[in-house]
Amino acid sequence: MKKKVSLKDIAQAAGVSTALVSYVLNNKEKEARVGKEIASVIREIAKKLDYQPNLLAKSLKSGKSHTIGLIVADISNQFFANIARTIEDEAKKNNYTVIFGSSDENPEKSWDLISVLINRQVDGFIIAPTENSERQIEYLNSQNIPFVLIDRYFPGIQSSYVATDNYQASYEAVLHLIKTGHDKIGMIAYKNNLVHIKERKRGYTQALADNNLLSEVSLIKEVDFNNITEDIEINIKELLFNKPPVNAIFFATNTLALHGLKVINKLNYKIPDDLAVVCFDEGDAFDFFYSPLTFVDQPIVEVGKEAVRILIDQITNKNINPRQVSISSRLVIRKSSGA
Amino acid sequence: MKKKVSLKDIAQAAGVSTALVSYVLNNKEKEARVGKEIASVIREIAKKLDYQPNLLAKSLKSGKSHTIGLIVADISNQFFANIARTIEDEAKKNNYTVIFGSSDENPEKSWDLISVLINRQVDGFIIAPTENSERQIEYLNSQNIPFVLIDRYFPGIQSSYVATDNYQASYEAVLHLIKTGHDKIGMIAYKNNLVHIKERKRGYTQALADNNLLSEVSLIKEVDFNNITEDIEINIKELLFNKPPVNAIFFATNTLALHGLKVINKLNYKIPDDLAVVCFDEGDAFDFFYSPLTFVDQPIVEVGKEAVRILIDQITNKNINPRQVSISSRLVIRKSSGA
DNA sequence: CTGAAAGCGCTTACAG
DNA sequence: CTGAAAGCGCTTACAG
Repeated sequence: MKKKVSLKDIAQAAGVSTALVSYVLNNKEKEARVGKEIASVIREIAKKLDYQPNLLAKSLKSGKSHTIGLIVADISNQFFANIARTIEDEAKKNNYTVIFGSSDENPEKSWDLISVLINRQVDGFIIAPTENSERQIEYLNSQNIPFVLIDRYFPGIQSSYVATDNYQASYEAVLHLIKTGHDKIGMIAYKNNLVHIKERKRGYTQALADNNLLSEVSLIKEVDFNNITEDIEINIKELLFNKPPVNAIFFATNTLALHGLKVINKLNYKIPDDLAVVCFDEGDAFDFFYSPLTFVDQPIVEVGKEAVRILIDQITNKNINPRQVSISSRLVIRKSSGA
Repeated sequence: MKKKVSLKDIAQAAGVSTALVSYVLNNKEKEARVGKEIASVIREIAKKLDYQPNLLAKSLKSGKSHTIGLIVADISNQFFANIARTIEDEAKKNNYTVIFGSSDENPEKSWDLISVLINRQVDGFIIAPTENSERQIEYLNSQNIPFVLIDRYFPGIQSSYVATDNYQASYEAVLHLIKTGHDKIGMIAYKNNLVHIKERKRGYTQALADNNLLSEVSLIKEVDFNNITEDIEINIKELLFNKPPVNAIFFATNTLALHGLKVINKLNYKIPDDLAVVCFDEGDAFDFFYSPLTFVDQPIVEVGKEAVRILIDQITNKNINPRQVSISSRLVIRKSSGA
């Protein structure tokens, strides 16, 4: 790589000190009361030499890297890819750059990523925390490293977060299924304790309870994140083949719905006649399904934007208190719920 | 943020110089012949103080940031999100971190991103170049900044790239349509001059020519990237309503297919009976379409991995000559082509 | 075997 | 109005 031109090169060419050059190029001539003529000479030389400041050096001096670390479960997942994009855009508006990493819902990977990014001096984090990563979050707190959680958070830990109201969204979705005439409603969720999943289960359960539809056996099936394909087949079969079988299934995430629909197709159940379906989050796939899915539309763009705003506020110390934001989702009703 | 512990802090606590600490923590005691006892003391103190090296300072000194800049059209696009993921994984294996940005196929944005990332001292770039960004690529060349292009490249410009054989893939796809009995085949592509699109058009044209199916009017329709929804509707209608109408459409990308299928649905054409369809790249959506799409399966994982490997070779100077890699795609035949 | 010193590219308080 | 100097956190050639 070619040797880059530095302040020193400009200073030499102009016959002044690097200090002068620094003042001029950062538009601080006034406080330093630099002469107009020399300032314009410096600027010209900088331009001619195609000077590019070394942001690493700047960061080292200032202690601010203007970089945000983004940790999601999987950047190739549509949901997180969309969030990443809004975070990128919002960060850029504020002159921040984003470094990302995928944790695969694995706390060790997540910890690895946090370490690496701390060493790279990110100014703060936006994290969709994995299960069992409480200590990592507490570590960030203890180090006073700014961060905001998205999608999930830990109720027991003081922190900023931006999430959607999963309880409300889930309640509404299930209520919709009830209103469209379904009385045996199963739910496919993940086998984990993350708050967003728990809240979705709670919304489901409460909606059933409020309508006297709770059965003696739980109809919530839990799938292992690391074994989705097999687990989901087993669980859906149980829901469909038990007596009495369910006539509707509520999927807790779009990935689950995607896998679940394949099983349902394989079993030749027709949606919504044999079985009604509702799920969380949109997906291109759901638009093209023969029976377009009714889904909970989470406000991804707002989540991303709000997370960046809060984080930058915290980084710049405008607001040191943790802030919690909960945004409502909207139920988009289509054919799959038999409306 | 808490004050971080530095080499100096450890040096003070151990009563030695920072130089010693640096040698020990970087496992270079041998060349510096550091005493075993003092080395272990230093290590212990570092551990107790939870020392985290400042990679910014390291980079400034070494001139290597161990960071890769990734520029794609849109990180929220499934195709690029998948590539980003494989690049992330491969980079991490080599102890590199990736900073990303979306150009939105806009050369100004792309130039912006390149500047910012250069200022942040990335060691190299992986870029899916936009139309009219030739000068940017030449600039990187002139500065000897390592980079490798993916998905597209500029035939006139010397550079490393990893792409798929778009001509072959396209030829095969269209040949398949011909073999399944279609004789009026339209193509929906983008209105641009990027090589991957041109090659796809060339493959299409050649396949028709080899089978004496070229019509006097071009059946290649070009859609403006910034106005997909409207443009595609107009163009598909032209293909379908002209005399004689087409009986098959080949979509040059998955985004085009996604939009196109919506139009076809709206017009109530049944696939594959009224119209056969083949497209580039997979998509969850295509699996769930009532008539699953026949598509060109590009080897995204290999493209990502290979790009990282070549880039790192170039960064570490193992291989200075540009390398061009072309990988074959595979046609996945399903129902939409009427096989 | 160990340390003082220079330097990576910047900024900024200080002195003139 | 301008410059010398210190320092951000690190590495490494050099001197002892």
